[in-house]
Amino acid sequence: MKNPFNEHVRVRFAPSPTGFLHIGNLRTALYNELLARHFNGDFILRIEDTDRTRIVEGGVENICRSLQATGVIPNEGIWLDEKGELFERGDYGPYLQSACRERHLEQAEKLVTMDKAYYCFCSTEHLDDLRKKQQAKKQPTMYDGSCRKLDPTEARKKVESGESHVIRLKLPKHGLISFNDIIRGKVTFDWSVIDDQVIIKSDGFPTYHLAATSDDNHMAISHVLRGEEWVSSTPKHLFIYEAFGWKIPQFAHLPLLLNKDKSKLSKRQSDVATEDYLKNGYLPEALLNFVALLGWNPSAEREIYSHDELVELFSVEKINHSGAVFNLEKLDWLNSQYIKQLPKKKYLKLARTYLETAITDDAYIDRCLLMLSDRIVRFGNVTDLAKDFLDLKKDYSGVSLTWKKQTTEDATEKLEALKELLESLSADDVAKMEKSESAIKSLILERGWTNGETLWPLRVALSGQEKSPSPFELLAIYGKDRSLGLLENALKHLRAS
RNA sequence: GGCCCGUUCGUCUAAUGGUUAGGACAGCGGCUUUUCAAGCCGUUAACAGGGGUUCGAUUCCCCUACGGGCUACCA
Repeated sequence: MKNPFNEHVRVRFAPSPTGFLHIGNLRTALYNELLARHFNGDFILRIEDTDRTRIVEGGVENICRSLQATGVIPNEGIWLDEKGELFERGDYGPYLQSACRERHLEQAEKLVTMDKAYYCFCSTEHLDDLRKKQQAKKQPTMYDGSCRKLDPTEARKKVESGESHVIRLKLPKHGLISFNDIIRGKVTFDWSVIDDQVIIKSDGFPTYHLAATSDDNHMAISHVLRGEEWVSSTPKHLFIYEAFGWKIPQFAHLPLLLNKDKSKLSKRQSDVATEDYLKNGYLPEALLNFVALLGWNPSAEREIYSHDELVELFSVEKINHSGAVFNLEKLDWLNSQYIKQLPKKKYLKLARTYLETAITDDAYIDRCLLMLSDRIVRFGNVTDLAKDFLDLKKDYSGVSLTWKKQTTEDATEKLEALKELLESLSADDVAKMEKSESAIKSLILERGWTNGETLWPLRVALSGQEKSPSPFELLAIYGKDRSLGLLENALKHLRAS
């Protein structure tokens, strides 16, 4: 995308601290960051905490942590330092919305004096009642405007006497309002269907509509990239920009992330917290890559892009118009691709942080983890995968130590010979796959056996499973002594049956 | 109910006023093989429907259907 406005790009990600970073919001944050970095602009983190009832303790820190973990890092706004303390950086603060309340209040009052807003004294009961009646009659649910007609002097007197009130926007009653969305093109609304929005609540805090608009202006935001759910309130925001004569930013409304049933991605149906994906062992790079390609695609001939490549290729105009189902299967595949690309050292380090085991033999654990590296989809299941190769108590119940129609006696004969062979090998040779493989294969050749009737019992003896990595890999990770122990166990089991 | 937005394989998507409509995941089949996984190769599968415009529409326009969002003193 060229920068058609030839201006400094300033974008913001402005979540509410309601507990965690929603995965859809991670994508919104990412797209903002990609746009900013693509044009060497600024990416700002602002926290919208004007709904005092929904604030969750630690919510801001959590958002910062998730952004940091995924590498979507603002260069202005709210930060979290190493000690876990929040601080602000930038010339356009405060970046915590509640700290701007005075400005919001002043601006709301100014709108009232400009006759662009008015005091409203209607009770929530009255409004609920009104809405119910309208719904019953299948009429559009809108404020009846009773306070809109109030004499301004009277209204002010009531306010001064301490009567509970809100401030509502005094929107036009007819005519059209249009704006140009970078993604969708021209979007038009009829003013008559847009309600007089509350901009200051009775608790004295502004609503999103005033606060976000005011802050975007204050912070000189050039492009507003936000979720599609905001399309229908954009006219209200435009009204405020125009009332004050502020410069209007470019808008781009992002398609939503969807559940399997195509409704808006929700906690009910899907995992939505970024931190949970990370906890489950998805790599931040893979998660970011995946989420970036949900609703936007630079070429479609490639699936794997680094963060820097995304920055390079990003363009808002190429963002899709329709929502995207959050498809876990593809995420799993992508993550496994990223895991396979990991350098050995890093892979082991990560796998170890997820692995729960009582075993203390590090070299053994490492060999086991390396063996599993192309079986791991996400690190969250590493313990499950490794369990059977770290815990050597195998009872062989429910698995067959015999290959196809092989008899127990035959399998016993093979295992006994293999045991003898292993005993004759040095521990070093057992630890080397090529050595044990060639020794075993020549034994098979020598005796005129088949691979199946020899290798199957061996492999099941070593793994305790009918499906597992190859016996040579298993010998190598266990080493001579453990392997011999397992063969002995298997033989006992065969003799007893 | 009203308003707004959307609609290419099951899913994520590409491309185009003239293509055998491309790729990826999943599925299926094969190779490899002692089994599984991985890998490699192959394969099934889509332009929502109807009208226009046009020599020609998946592509442009309209209608319908379907889906979604909004319709709060939540964001």
